[in-house]
Amino acid sequence: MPELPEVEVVRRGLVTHARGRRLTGIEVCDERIFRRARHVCAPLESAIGARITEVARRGKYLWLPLPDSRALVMHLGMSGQILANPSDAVRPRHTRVQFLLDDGGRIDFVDQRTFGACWVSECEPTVDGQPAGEGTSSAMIPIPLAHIGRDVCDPALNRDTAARRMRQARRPIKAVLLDQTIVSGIGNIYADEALHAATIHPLRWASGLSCARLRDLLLVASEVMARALAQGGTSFDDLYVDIAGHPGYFQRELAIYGRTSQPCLSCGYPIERLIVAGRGTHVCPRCQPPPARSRARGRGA
DNA sequence: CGCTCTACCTGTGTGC
DNA sequence: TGCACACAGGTAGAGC
Repeated sequence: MPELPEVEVVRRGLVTHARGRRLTGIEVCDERIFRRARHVCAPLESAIGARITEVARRGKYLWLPLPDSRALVMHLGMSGQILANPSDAVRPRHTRVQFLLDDGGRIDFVDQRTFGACWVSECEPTVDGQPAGEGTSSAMIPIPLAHIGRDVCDPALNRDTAARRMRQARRPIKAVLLDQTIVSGIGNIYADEALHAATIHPLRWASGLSCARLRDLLLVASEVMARALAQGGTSFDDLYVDIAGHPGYFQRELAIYGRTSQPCLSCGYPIERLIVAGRGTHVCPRCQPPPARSRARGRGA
């Protein structure tokens, strides 16, 4: 569920609620929180005693820098929430980890579908020497996140380079947008929104698009993200809420995602639903002309 | 090597 | 009302 805008809303919530606080306790309520952990260098409890100095984000990953070039890494998966609660509040259903703060507050990592993760890793320098992501001036990034590309809103993202890399992929453009290793932060909702705004059909081969078109797509995607962030993100249900439990409002402004059979806001043509890269995909076939032969397309190019 | 597909979970909505 | 099934915001790994 959470894509870049939703994760950024959570990050900002953590900054206002937890920055400057010291972690006084960590209780693991469900070991499955570690199932997707990678490059673990120490138990989660080793973060007890650390002061939260910043909350960093790259794409959909969050991390808290720890002493000795380590970091507490978090990913919300499909259904993860980070909620601020008083330490004596009832434990929410599906709570996986609880962090106690020195001001009497508590941070609950809640995750219905258990695709989320939380663990401690070591950090390494970024390849380009630039700050690792939003919310940090450090050029150190957790090792398991080093393969994640800079996100669409990162000022250090080079759109020319990214567009060239995207163009090398012999895959549908939507599959490339969902691939977090080239450019990160885009998930299923905003991929559909960005492609519609850029009038590109999701099944078009990335290699068949010009670099200029791809650069424009990345720019459009960052603009959609910025608008969603201003609305607090997209909430279809209570699975996505901010750290205080409030939903976002961008679902009211979605132009295409979830609007199957409804008229396109640009041309009125009914929006169609198809499967691309294994994901439900929404498209206006009039605004986003399909590729000449969307099906049989082998190694031609 | 590069790409597609599935598994990993719990919950909800829909159609019979 | 109950049951079976499809589907849901993500990712890594298996398999081709």
